[in-house]
Amino acid sequence: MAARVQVSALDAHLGYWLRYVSNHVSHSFKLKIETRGVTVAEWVVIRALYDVKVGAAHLLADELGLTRGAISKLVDRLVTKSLVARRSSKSDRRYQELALTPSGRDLVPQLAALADGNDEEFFGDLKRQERELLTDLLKRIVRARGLKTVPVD
Amino acid sequence: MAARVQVSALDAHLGYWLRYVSNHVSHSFKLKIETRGVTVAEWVVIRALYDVKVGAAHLLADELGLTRGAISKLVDRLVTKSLVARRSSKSDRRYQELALTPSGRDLVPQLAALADGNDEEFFGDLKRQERELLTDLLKRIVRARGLKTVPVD
DNA sequence: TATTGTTATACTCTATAACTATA
DNA sequence: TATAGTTATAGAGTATAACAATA
Repeated sequence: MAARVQVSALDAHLGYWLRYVSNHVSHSFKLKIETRGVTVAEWVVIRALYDVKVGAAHLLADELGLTRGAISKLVDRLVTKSLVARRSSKSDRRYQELALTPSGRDLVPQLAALADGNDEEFFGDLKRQERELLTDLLKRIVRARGLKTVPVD
Repeated sequence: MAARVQVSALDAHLGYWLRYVSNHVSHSFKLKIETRGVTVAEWVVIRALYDVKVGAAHLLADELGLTRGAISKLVDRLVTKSLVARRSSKSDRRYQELALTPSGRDLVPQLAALADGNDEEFFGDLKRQERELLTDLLKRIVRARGLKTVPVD
């Protein structure tokens, strides 16, 4: 018998299934929130700002694992959409103070509800225990591999 | 007590963890295969061609869940890289016969090995049983939700 | 000089839609 | 007219690097 199955199938990999499901979940979420005029990347930014109240761009970049250039463009769009306000700090004018506008602050809970609904839609069929198991396994991989930064795409 | 926790955290969602891990796995794979000069989208195409031997672009588009325009551009790049050959069918000259070149066919097992290694790197710490459980849960979601098409990004 | 942020450039991925060639 | 494929256009996401302003 010669060696066989030297070439694994795409779907022989856990990474394949992970990406498969993840892409569908994200895509579905994207469709939901674009009815509110935001992209997933923008959502991640405003959700972060919702908690910190005010933040500098470079802190966001660190927290979200994006470059300063990327953040700059994202914030540009959010400012255009009147969801984020940008003003330079008085104490150090290199910094910017980023904060949600009232309408930005209003929007976050609505988007969070869409995120909840999306999760329910995809994982609602799993038993509570199975959901926890899945979450735990994923978190374990994050810990074991020391993964950092929030994925945005 | 007023209602609290109206706004769920990003990481309160299973979708978040899925995307988090998936993005890292895919990114790591991307880094591995770009040393061989291919992107993940290109890999998916040549892996598909490896099995079918020869195929029309529109069949690939269906199988991979991409538009004809997207396939056209991908195949362009693969032809430029001499991994895929493209010639129009004699029986129906609207069709193209797509096939791996010898070097393309050579490359696929090497990339498959990189995919195997990448999977091992991320999921090797899990027990066999846990890996199966994870895979099964993901496949169940695919079935329950009737998900179609291969995600490429 | 070091740091913050912007801008220019570039590339991948993907879609839509107009278009060409063929049937 | 219907189908296969190409091309033009567009936009999101992201990176790198050069640059301006400030410290």
